[in-house]
Amino acid sequence: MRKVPGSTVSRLSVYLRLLDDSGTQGVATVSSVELARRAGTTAAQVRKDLSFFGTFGKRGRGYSVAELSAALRSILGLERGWRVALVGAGQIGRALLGYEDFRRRGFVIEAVFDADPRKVGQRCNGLEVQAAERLEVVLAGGIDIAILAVPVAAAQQVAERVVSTGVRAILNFAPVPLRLPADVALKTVNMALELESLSYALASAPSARAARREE
Amino acid sequence: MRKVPGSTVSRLSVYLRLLDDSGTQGVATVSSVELARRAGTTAAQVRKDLSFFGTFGKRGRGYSVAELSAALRSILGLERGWRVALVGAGQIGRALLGYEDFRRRGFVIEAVFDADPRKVGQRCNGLEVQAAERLEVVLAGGIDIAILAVPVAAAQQVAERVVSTGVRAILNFAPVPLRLPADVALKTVNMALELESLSYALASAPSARAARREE
DNA sequence: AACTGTGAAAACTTTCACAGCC
DNA sequence: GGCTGTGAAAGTTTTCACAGTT
Repeated sequence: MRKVPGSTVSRLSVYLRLLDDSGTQGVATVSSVELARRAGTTAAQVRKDLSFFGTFGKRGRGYSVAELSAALRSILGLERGWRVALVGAGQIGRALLGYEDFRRRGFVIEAVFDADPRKVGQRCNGLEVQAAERLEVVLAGGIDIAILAVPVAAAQQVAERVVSTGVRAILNFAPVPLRLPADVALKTVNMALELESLSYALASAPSARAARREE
Repeated sequence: MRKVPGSTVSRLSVYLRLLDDSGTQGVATVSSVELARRAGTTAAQVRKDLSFFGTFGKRGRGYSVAELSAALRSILGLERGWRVALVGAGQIGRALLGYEDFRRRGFVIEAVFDADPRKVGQRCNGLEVQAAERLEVVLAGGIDIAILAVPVAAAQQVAERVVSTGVRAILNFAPVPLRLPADVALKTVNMALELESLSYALASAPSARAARREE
């Protein structure tokens, strides 16, 4: 298989969510034009994205919602449940624990850790917060994905401890670039960075409102 | 000025954060090699990114930390504070309210809205949750950026109401593509999508652990 | 007629490599 | 000698446009 762009993989997730919506509405087929319109991309992009993985449509008819949905689930590895651990039970960590979207997609958070002794033993969404010292032993027990919601100062070190247990996928919420071996899949969600991109957009292409305020 | 890639703008945010770290440590200058090492990119990339906006370094010496930091702040529009409103006071919304990283960078959340009457009137981080009906009047009072932390089903409609008030920048946490006029800056943070990218990585390049479990 | 799948072209982004300055 | 700034080259992603299928 050709190398698949990361942007293609992200769009497959979007397509899948859209299909699940319309799937519940009983629509049988969907065209690349319709999918593109809803996903905010182009029909050619939809077809090219899918073409990396095979042929899923019927010429002249479009895609079966049920079949394409199943195919995307398989491609994305969502047919099985992944075992997830959350490191850091601060405000963001606790919000993630209650995030229904994760569970709905088969990502089950099985363990929570925090370095603060006052948090250890507390219950969050049915899980008891465990001491950070127990990270290694619990993760080695078969966790697939670790979510890091720890302070910047701790992130690199915690990530290395996580990787040492054999975990090969990390979702990082600390706003710092992590340096990890190439065989570890890493995604960083940097919310302050996204706000700064918006700031750049406002500052460099001032809207009528911004211009008014500058006066 | 040439068109600047979005990825360049994102990296500028990363550089700025790194400079602020080393700035506090009293380092006077930094080279593109050093900055790249810490940002997880290449020296050529750092220099090219900066070259879109001018020349900031001294040949043979590198970049003054203080000067480059100030320049990046100016480029990103971070010299002024932006007025931010949060729509949605659910778990994610409340976590964002307490997120110190936003305030530290000059993004001050001034108003919070929720559609649930039971939440209206509650205090979160010193702000009283306002009824969703007040969205238009408050946002028109000079809010620059809206953060959307509302359910998927409401996101598009809320976004349109926000845009109608003149706001031209939205940070969206609802996992759905929003369709908005081209002059509105939009960033979507889709956490479930990031997890699914990790799932894809695990499923398509199985680690020793995953392979073991498959047996 | 409607719509997919896909090579080829275009657009965009990153990397290279080196002239030029401190 | 060390390091920046930048055109040119390489690599990647998107768009085009059309042959082919139902």
